[in-house]
Amino acid sequence: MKKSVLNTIQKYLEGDFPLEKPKDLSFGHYATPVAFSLAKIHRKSPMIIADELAQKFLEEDIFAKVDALKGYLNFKLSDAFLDQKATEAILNEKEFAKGQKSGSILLEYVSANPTGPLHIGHARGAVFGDTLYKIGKHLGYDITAEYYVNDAGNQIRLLGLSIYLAGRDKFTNHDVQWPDEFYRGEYIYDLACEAKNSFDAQIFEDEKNIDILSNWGKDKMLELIRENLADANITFDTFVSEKELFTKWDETFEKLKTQNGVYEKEKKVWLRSSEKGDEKDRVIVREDGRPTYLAGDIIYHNEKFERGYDHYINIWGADHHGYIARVKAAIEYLGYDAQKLEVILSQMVALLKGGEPYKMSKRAGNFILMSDVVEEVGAEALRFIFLTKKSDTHLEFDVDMLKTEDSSNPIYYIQYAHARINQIFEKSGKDPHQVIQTKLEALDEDSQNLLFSALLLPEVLEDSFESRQLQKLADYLKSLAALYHQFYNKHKIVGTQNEDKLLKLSAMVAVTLRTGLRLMGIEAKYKM
RNA sequence: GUCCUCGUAGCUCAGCUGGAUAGAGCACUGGAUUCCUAAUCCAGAGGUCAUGCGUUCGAAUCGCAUCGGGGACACCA
Repeated sequence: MKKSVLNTIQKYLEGDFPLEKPKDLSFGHYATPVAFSLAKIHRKSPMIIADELAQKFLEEDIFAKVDALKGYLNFKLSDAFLDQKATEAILNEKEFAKGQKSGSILLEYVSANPTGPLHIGHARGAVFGDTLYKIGKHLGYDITAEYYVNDAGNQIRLLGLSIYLAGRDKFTNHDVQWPDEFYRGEYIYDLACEAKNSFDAQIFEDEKNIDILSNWGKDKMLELIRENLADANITFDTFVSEKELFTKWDETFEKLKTQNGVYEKEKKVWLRSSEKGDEKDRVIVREDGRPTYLAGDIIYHNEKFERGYDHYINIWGADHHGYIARVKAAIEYLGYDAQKLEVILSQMVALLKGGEPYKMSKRAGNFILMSDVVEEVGAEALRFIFLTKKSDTHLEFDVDMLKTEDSSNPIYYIQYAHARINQIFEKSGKDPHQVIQTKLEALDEDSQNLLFSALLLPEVLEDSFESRQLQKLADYLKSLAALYHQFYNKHKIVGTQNEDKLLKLSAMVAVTLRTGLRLMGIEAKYKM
């Protein structure tokens, strides 16, 4: 819709100009303050310039009215134009708000270590990534959703050790000496029980079995993680194993060497990252020959870039903030354009219950499980609340609030608007396709505003995706629902002279709500 | 200490590529149902947009400084 307006205006106006939505719809559907900037160039009053410009647009069909006010140029779309858009949307709902974007994107998110169940912080990144994925696809991008499995390194060994010790504690007579670092939490004991069933209590008798338990435990955890994600309606296209990637280490290392990206000092191998914007150089191979975590990420990103996507997005926890510079440095040494990598940080989540704060810590075993919250409030409510806030700001919410079934829970508010529309159709005994021929013309102001708002979804989706600010979609759906509730209370629909028109209008609103919710991973309700 | 980020209504937060009278939800006060679901709506009250300076026709929005909250600064992953 915005595109049509832009194209039309460009017939008369050269160059760039801002096209915005006026705060008050009674001014018009779109507006531009272009006269202010032209005033400088032409040394004329903005009011006069705006007046002159307004005259030029009178002949255009898509505008009902174009007028100049206080230097602003306000455009009002015609009923015929809006009706045509609505008819298309209702007839072909699946295509509504689809875009023609091109380009491939590799989207990596969650990538939590397979050493424990997902906690609430992971859930936020997961929901954000999954929704970005859904919206991006709808807009036409070719996106792949990928999970990087950190199945190499100390933490997997630590997982095996923790299971081993827990089993030893529970199923043998040995006294257990707990080391400084190990994974706590009941799930470790659950795993030990399972291990006892799968193998035998004998497995806890010999330290040599820790490796077996590590590998076995990692697979179990990955399985659990996939379940946690699936329960929140999240799936991935690909899982990439860090361990398997390490077979490509020599090859990657050679590449870094040819680009003069590494050097040896104090018997360690360093990445020359300080010359590419990082604070200092970083160790990638320790004195004892073991590669660091960064080494794994270098191989991974090399492999990613070899696959040749147009753009790469990583969603990381905010604690990885300092990590961005070194990965980008490595990418440049590998001979790729680090600009193609975009990192979105997902901030901490503070969870409250009845006003009391929860603390979480992955190591301490005192963290909040994603699965517990999903079970308590439902996947949809959780998804929605995460999507109402920017990903890079702290989010605080009370689970009790998500359990209420009234207007303090925004998802019910939107669902109720959708269910209402469906009920109206039932009451009328008609379905949307029976009213599709009715022309939406001579509408009153309320109807016109509602129609226009419902047709804004395409540009909202694009804006949300491109700015990576998905809360814009959530906010939009909330305000569209509010607009419909207002409308409903003010205007009777069934049995009136305008019944068919208002039904068609309602159908349009429903299409928008349904599409928007679906892209957020939420199923619209037809009855509540 | 260095870097990042945030500071907007009592609370949780939108708005920030400069633009028309700064918004929403919750909470609070009052009202609406013989009529499509009151899970809704209407009205009211609530603000030195942290502070100061600067940039300009115009600043919540951009820049600098200060104060305050949070985070990152591993040969851990």
